[in-house]
Amino acid sequence: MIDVVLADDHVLVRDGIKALLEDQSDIAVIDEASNGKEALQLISKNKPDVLIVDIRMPEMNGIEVVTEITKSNKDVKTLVLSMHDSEEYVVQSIQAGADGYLLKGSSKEEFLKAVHKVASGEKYFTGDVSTIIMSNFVNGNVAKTSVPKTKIKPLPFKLTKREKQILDLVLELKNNKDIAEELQISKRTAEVHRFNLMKKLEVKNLMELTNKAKEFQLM
Amino acid sequence: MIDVVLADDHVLVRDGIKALLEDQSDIAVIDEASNGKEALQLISKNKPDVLIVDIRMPEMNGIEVVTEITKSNKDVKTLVLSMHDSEEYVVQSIQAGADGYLLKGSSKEEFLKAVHKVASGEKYFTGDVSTIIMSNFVNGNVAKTSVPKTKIKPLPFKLTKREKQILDLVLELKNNKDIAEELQISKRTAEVHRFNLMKKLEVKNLMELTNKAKEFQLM
DNA sequence: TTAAAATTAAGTATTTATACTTAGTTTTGT
DNA sequence: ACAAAACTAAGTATAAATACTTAATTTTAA
Repeated sequence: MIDVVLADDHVLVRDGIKALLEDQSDIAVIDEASNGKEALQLISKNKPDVLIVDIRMPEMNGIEVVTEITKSNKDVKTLVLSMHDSEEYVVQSIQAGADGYLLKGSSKEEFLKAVHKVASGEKYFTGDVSTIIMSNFVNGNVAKTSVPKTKIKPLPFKLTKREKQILDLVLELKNNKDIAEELQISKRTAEVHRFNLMKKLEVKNLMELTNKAKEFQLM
Repeated sequence: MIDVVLADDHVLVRDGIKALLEDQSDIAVIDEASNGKEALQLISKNKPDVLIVDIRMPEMNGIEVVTEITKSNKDVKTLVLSMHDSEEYVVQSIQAGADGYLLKGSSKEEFLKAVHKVASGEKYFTGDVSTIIMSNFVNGNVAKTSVPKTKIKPLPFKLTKREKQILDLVLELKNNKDIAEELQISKRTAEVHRFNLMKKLEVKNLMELTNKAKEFQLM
């Protein structure tokens, strides 16, 4: 099942896309945002597989959303929709780290194909985008500025539920006392979980922990 | 003392500028980069007051370097040198957030004046640049495309150079021992700086520190 | 249903951080 | 040249993290 979050400021557009997607048995639209900031909040909250995002949005536009996702290495694929049938944002989207780019004029088939492709880790760019990319590439723009998304390797360790919870809090730079309070357990227990965590991830301090967590996209 | 880092891919140019600058008792060239990426690394490492940067450079050009510095709000003034006697990059430099812009044909006097101006927080743009800026402004180009430097609210605290260095390392989650080693000072000194930092920023743990640092764009 | 896995938490020793203060030395700005 | 600011680093006491081990419960999966 591919969990999708939609971000578009037009309810009608969202409803249309939702209808289209939910005809597919393997895709579920689990939440919707009407602006960029909300989109970021929702992906943190819902951990969807794919974010479908319009470029023109209040608060924060789609390119900025994708940039933020790429920068903070969030574990979600991004499919950018350009609602005004032009390719002016293709390069920007690629540079921002988008996994896919579609124009408004795309067919239903192309749209579904794009969702499946990005969900499975592949890229999908509409129409004759390769031409645009190549022309930019030879000019050196893409090669210089694109931020390629790192591939997720299978984890060489498995964390328990509690450990994941504690990892989250540790990565928020909380100390064991606060973690213990928050989870209503003894400080000693929090310590143990933290210790086991560090051991499983083979790190010996916070810096290494955060690096490892980023490497395996646990944050 | 004004600490300067030079970034230019021509050793000869660097040597010339260095000679010129080091005649001044209040200016020290503390490091040199031969491309844009290196320049960024060096300013992180050395925390100079001023970066003098050529536009044409391999890896990353001068405009991109300045853009990156502006975006990440690094505490360094930027003086852009255009080595081909034209003013075509003035607007781009301003948009990128440069503090100064000089042409190759500038006199020694003008050059030194520019360095001092930007070091003291003022702007310096060569020749009749105001004309260029104005003509662009009325055409709407600057207004439309400029990346305005986000207004930094005046900090309710002031950090010394050393404290900024230590802040950077603390934000990298390094411990005092490692910081001390990296900066070649005693662990106790690192502790003091860290302590003073936390007090100035009115925070009591790492989590609050990072939040505050984000709030005031120190990271 | 029962063994394995997970969660809980205490004990102990060592290292590191926190919260200061004091104070000598160096750098700076005027 | 001289005071102010910055940098350095020591001392002291307390709190927290690290690095384990042991072991009692509770949950979960075959």
